[in-house]
Amino acid sequence: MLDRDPHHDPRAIDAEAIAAVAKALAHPARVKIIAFLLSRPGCIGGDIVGEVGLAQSTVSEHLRILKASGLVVGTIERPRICYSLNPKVLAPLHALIGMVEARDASQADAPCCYTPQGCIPKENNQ
Amino acid sequence: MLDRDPHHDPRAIDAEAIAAVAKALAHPARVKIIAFLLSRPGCIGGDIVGEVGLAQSTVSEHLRILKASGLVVGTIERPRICYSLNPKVLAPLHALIGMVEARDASQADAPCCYTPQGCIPKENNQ
DNA sequence: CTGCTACATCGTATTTCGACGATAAACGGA
DNA sequence: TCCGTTTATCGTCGAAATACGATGTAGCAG
Repeated sequence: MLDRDPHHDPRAIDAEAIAAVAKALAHPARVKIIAFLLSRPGCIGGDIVGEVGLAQSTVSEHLRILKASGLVVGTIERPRICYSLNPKVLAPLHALIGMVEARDASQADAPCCYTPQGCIPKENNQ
Repeated sequence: MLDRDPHHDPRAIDAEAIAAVAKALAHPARVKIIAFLLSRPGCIGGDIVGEVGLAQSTVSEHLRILKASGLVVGTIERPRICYSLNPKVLAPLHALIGMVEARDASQADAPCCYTPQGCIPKENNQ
């Protein structure tokens, strides 16, 4: 589901799944971890702690959240644990973003607002 | 910045900006609001309250968060306020997702994990 | 002026998050 | 076996998010 052409069915949106992935990305430290995983050719162990500048237990907690969301997977390489990315869970969020950006274009020629009373032309901005 | 070809520079990642947008999307009610805005040809007023099934004050608070993030803008159409989407702020998040998904392909031929001790072949999964 | 409608804000209770130090667990090596 | 390394978990604290009812505000209709 949502595999191909995910840009045209707003009813297929799984709000819970999207919110869950977004929540995993909703903290700068976790985004930094993702960015750090992107910056390396393979996986990383505890270098992450030095990178984000937080205590080891705090980083471990962020990694737990990322693993719980499925965005990051940990492969055991004793005594280290090797973290890597799993882009699959990003699909629902990516689909929503694609729909919003796609609609922006088709929205350009919509001259008015829909209301129960009909179509009202645009005026002020807040 | 990040205008074109945002798939190849992990150092350009603005963790704060990405986390801020993700935080706006990190609640099912807010995702539902975005989805509802997608499902209408123009803008909407208070129909949102009936859609998400929460109290009016709670929905108003979620709309405040969405407006604060820039994802949603409100146009005054007295007595209503007409909400619509602003896809621009999604760009940094979209870029990060693109980088993760793009890296997945190039990652397929990485046979090992990077560590300070060198390259260790993959073994177990957790 | 008096309501009515649509939305925002306030006050508040409950829950969740984020950070840390301390400690536990798992393993490899001396 | 004891030790060092690496990661996970626990306990706790303050801060922030969430939800609600009550109230405030701004225009319109009568």
